[in-house]
Amino acid sequence: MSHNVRVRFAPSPTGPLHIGGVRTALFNYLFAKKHNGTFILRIEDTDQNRFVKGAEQYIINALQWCGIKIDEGPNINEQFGPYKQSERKDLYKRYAEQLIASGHAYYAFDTNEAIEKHRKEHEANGKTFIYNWHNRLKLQNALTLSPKEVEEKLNRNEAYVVRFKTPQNETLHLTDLVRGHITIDTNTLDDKVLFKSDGMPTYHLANIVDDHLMQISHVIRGEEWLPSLALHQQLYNAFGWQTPKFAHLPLLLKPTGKGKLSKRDGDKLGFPVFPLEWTDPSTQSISCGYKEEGYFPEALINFLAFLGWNPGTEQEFFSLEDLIQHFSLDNINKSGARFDPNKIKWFNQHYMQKQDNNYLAEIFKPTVLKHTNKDIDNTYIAKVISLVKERASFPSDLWELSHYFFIAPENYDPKASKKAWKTDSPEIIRKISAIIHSINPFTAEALQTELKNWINDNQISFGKVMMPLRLALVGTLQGAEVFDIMFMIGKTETIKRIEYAINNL
RNA sequence: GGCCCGUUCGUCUAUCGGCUAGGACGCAUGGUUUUCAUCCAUGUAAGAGGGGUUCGAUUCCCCUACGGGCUACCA
Repeated sequence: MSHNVRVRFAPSPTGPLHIGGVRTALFNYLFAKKHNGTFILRIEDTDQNRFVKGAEQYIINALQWCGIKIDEGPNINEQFGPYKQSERKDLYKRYAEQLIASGHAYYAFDTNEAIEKHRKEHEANGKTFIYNWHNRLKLQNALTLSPKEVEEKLNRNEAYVVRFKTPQNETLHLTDLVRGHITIDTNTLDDKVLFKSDGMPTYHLANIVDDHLMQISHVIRGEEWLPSLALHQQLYNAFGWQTPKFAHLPLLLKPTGKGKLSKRDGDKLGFPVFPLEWTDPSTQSISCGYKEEGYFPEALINFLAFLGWNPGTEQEFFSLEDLIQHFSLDNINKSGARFDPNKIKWFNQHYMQKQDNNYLAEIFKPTVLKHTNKDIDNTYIAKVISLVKERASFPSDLWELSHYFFIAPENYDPKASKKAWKTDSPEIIRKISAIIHSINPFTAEALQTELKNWINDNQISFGKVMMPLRLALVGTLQGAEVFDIMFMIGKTETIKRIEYAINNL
């Protein structure tokens, strides 16, 4: 198929990258790697007003955390650089002028006020104002002014924009890899601004010029760009450039309610919409991130991959490598996908189980230290984790599930006490304590064998022994295997906890 | 309002004219477990509506409805 696949992820540094953006980046990356191609990061910072400090670095950090490696980008293998549009500023004007020379674009001098006035008038008459063939001859531009007047205005440094001259009465045939054939009537299009009065190109111009210069083969982007495809296609035609292939991805929708997922939904709905935590530089307000909330990048990636794509099989779990292997644009669907926070939690639980216990121990250690004030050995922590992990979805669940491995219970859950602690419990438990005392070597296996034998010999039900024992050790009727707990905390501590329970329950 | 895109269980989705419409999340029930959880099993629940085309439509076409996007000198 296509040789030399080159795709780009081209975010604007107007704030933290949200998960919709991560999904777009992911699909670009998967497609590139699937075809041994190149994944490019290009920063589209042509809007000087919306620039946010730190956003660019955030984007890079976020991609890195997700495992998406940038082949070309700012300071990375810059063979088609620079990769920041603000640093390519001088380039775009030339191309705008080229379009003017070829008759595909024109200078326009209208003030915002003048256009606004026209818009209002149209609205008052129940019509929509479109700056195109219908109205452009009523406005201040190179189509209505004489060449001399235009030249004078330019010489006087009057503010101008360059607009694309949309043709009249044409039908455009567009092709999208996801949606197939699309036709557009050019009469419904407007003469989009290509070059702004501040000397910067708009997205449309910069995007086409850069995609061409950077030899982009496939443009994979969100569906919100579909309406611009007509313009973009015309721009390629006007320049006489080969058009890349386009694929517009279905949008990510809010979990409930209407509309697409937005940056503000996270705080409102109580789940992160950003990969990493973000502190707004102007307000200092903090938005939570998946990383900080205890999600693993594997889970996020796996979950995101299934929003708008599927492997065509019933396999659910995919590593990044698996995804690369199975990814295809053919399996992308057309309709928007509702974001389900529940499902990503399920993915996280799965990947939690796959984490290395020593790695988790490192993450968990500060929590243990905080609660115990003791520097507990990593091997012990890792062992504890191995015993309770299957119950956890997040590393932050670990303390709740394992505290009794580190601290003796001081009081007992009333409900559990009522259920497990009967009048004969102290007597039974005291006998158990004596057996425990005699066990050598002190292993989980030995404990299990000895206690089970005793229970059998004395014709007592398991529950009558194990439940109060658990209560004494844990404080509630929850947790890991009782024998494992005893082994882990050791003989002395086990007996101590039993004594304490007998005296305090 | 105009233009464009879409529409299968509550949610993510499979089906590329033959369907008893499959899987996953969630939820419910049961089993396992000394407890809780895990785990396992079972259940729950769907092709928007109307017209065509066809021997046969979830699948192809049209209309309507609904959803989404765009409609800036923002991307």
